Amino acid sequence: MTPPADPTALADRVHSAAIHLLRLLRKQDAATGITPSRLSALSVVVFAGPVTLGQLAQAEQVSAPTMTRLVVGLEKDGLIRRERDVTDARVVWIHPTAKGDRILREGRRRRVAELARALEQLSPREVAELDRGTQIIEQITHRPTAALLGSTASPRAATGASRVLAQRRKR
Amino acid sequence: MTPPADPTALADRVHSAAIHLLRLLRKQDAATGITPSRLSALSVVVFAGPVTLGQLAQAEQVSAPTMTRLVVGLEKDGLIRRERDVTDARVVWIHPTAKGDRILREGRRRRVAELARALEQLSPREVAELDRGTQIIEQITHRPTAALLGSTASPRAATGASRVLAQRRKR
DNA sequence: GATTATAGTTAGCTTAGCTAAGTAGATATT
DNA sequence: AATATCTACTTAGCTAAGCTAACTATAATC
Repeated sequence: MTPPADPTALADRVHSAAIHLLRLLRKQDAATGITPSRLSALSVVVFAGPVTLGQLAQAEQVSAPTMTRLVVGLEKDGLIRRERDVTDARVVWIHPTAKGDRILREGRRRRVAELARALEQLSPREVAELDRGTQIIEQITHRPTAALLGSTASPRAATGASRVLAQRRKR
Repeated sequence: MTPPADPTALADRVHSAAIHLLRLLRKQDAATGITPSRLSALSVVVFAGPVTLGQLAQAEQVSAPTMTRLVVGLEKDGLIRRERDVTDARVVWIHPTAKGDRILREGRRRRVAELARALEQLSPREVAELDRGTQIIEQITHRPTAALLGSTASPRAATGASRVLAQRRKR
């Protein structure tokens, strides 16, 4: 009973499902009291930090000036701190503070708990199937193929969050 | 080899996979020349329209004044048109124009094609597994349970896009 | 017919996005 | 080692997108 391999139809459904899922979970974020853009940047800092401001801008797919302002806001709220690089004084490293770490994780927990509550309705078999489907998406997003990066790898379109952070800064 | 049913761990991975997937696909949207907020609103109008302005605001989880402005912009670009309801002159119905429909679908196609290219690398078995996982997410987002809506159904947090549109306007 | 409720808009504010231009530090070239 | 170039970030100034409060017009209720 294998369905015919129609990548486009399936891609469409995967895409749509992802959109609807995140739209649903996003409502939890209001409870953090942090704006969506800042929250998203903070999430990278907490889970992948410390990162430089430039790396963070790339990961979030925004310009450097935009990231400067988000970081200024996060710093003012005591959620991150900035630190000059010792060997290269142009570089600014962004670290989460204890408060930033706590608030981000609480928010993340609320989102995930919302989804987890729905997953509790699933049978063990469905859980296993969803797990498998998730693995496949993880493969695609964490190891981007040439196709995903675009065969004509244009400079400005070639960076996804995980990929940018994967190429750590050379010292 | 069924993994233990740990809804939170799985929810975390599903959540993260959805974020990374959409972050990847979102880069295609620049080619539409439409801003992200307008594009997202237009997508609802094209796939679920015609809708009233209020329904659209709820579906997009923004305030009515914000939606008024998005709609003004979309109208100025000839992507949607506004039409007063015949029986209730307070109500404005939002329709896609031919141009809006075309541009939205082209953009959607670019996103989906990007993902489809990655899916082509999968084995038929993996395709079937991903299909199954997607079905499970579709279940969750399209038929929200009491858990997902929040047992303390607060007025302002109780609406997801598909849900809002599901309750069609009474005439 | 007066009041209340609803749908949308207008006004005025903050935040988030951009490009262009500036500053300071690192690197390369004589 | 002086100069030029490149790099990382910030500042300035603009538009778009978000909000609440207040307004307009229409419907519904009493």
